[in-house]
Amino acid sequence: MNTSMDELLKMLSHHGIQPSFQRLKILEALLERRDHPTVLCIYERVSKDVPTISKTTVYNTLSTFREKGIVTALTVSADEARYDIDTSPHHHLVCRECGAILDINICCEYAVKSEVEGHRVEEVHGYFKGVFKDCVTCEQAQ
Amino acid sequence: MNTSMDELLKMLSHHGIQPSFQRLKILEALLERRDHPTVLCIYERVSKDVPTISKTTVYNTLSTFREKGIVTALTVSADEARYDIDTSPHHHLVCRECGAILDINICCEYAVKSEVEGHRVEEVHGYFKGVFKDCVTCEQAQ
DNA sequence: ATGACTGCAAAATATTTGCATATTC
DNA sequence: GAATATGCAAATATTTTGCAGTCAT
Repeated sequence: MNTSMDELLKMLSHHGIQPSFQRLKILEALLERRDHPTVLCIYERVSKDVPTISKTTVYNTLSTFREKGIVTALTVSADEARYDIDTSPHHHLVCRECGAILDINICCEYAVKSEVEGHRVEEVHGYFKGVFKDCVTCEQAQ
Repeated sequence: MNTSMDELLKMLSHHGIQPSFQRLKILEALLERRDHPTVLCIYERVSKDVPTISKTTVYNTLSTFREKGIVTALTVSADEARYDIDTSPHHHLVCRECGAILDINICCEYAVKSEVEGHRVEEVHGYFKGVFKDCVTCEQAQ
């Protein structure tokens, strides 16, 4: 999928993100690689076009992108973050053998532990993030 | 909850885990602290009874425990692993303010993004682990 | 005696931070 | 010109690894 610079600029401004050449290229890489790339993966992809880019900038940019809601960070692996340009609600299937991550559009019913869309499912992980109704820290902050 | 050494021994052997004083104490700590403790948390708890214990042993033991299925590792945070002695299928709610982790016994329906058992839910994360039906790496291994 | 467990120190890895420079509005 | 973004180097923190000593069967 080829997205024009114009469209990329619009996407950034639509999310209230100040543009820069690096940010455009990182966004472009995310749109091209929709297989939930790692920071290193994005860094290497963008390096081809912007040889001077630093990992720090990739980290900073992805952090900004996440805050502004243009990407989602996956927590499927303990050792490296993965990013998804598709922010619509969906889940993922991580292959134990090859490590690839597939989008899965089913609910995480507990009983599922067997087969999903033909794939063998061995583990079901799920968590929510929010604020406890009786969170003391939260009450202190108010 | 006080679990006798005898019961702890039985739990280990039931899961095919060779016993040791350190392993018994780590298992005991996991049974006492059911709030999904971190490695450091377990290390500090066990250190009170076994001052000579090393973090390496805690890491090794938790890794063994996980392989043998006596604990589950949570991936709710990118920077540190958390362990759960409750291996029954359930999900978790992480509080954005205080960082505590609560057990949640509901399904991860996508629409849920609002309120669960009175708590405010802002994010829904879920992933499965298994083997792709057409995984090349997997076929090679066979 | 053999094999497995322990624990210290060092290494590996991902991510963050400080700060000087460069870029954008 | 002020604010923000970039990128290098150093720092941080978690986890892993190598290896020698210890424990258990």
